[in-house]
Amino acid sequence: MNGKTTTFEWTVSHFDLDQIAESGQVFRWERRGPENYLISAGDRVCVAYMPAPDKLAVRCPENQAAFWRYYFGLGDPYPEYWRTINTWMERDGPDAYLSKAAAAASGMVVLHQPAWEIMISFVISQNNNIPRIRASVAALCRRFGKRITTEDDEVYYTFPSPEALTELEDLAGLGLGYRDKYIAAIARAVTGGGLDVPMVAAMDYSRAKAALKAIPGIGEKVANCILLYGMGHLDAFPVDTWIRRVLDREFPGGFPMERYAGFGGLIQQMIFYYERRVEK
DNA sequence: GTCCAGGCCCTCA
DNA sequence: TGAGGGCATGGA
Repeated sequence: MNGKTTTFEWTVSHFDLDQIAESGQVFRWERRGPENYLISAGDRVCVAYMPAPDKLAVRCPENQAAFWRYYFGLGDPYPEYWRTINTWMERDGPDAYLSKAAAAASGMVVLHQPAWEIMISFVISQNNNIPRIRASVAALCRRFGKRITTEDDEVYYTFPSPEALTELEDLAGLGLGYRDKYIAAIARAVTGGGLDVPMVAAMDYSRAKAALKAIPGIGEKVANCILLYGMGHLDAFPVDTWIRRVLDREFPGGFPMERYAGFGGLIQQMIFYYERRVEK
């Protein structure tokens, strides 16, 4: 049905699975072995690892190769982004904050994830912490997703459809807190036709953000996360508590957004990773 | 017990 | 336009 499971190997640069895994943009990558991830997106799954620093191996049904290449951003112009970043790193010097963040996060990529899954995941993320977000998303998939066993006997659960999340009382016991009513309302908006996610994803940045912020439970920050991670707007720049601290501490005169026009979201992602994961 | 977590919403000025 | 409080839940 999906074709025989095959291992694809692609040459990559500035790509690091571990950095991406710890960057807060994914909540249900599962580490299986030292350098091995079970990665699910929507109702698809693959196993990914890096046999060499410049090689990404992806094991998936053979007709999903294009999906996963897109998911991992392999067609995106990261060499161009890095030319700009390197220019500014040389100009600012090695001690500058962004130089250190970029050096530490040189394998960061902003993935192309399914918009619906990102929308629900980041509604859950509000006023929450990452371990609990992961637990809630996992519980949501386990209870309302479909159980799938791959040809390699890997078991995973698909991300629930909007139809599966419309009943508020079903959502109890998943640790969602007050966010449960937002999720049920959004699911109902989708199934009822009041919210067309692909249509929002096709809008330009400003119109899409306005449409998202009109949805109960989605404010400025979550809207920017959905735009960045799920709708391909690489210039979206979510400001959460971590980024707020960095901006206040390192850029009291304002963040030089114009330097990174078109890929500010990638810079934001590097800062988030560096700030949380690296000893400075 | 208090504080915080990838915030949002409502009220009030 | 901005400040302040409430909100579910659980770990530190």
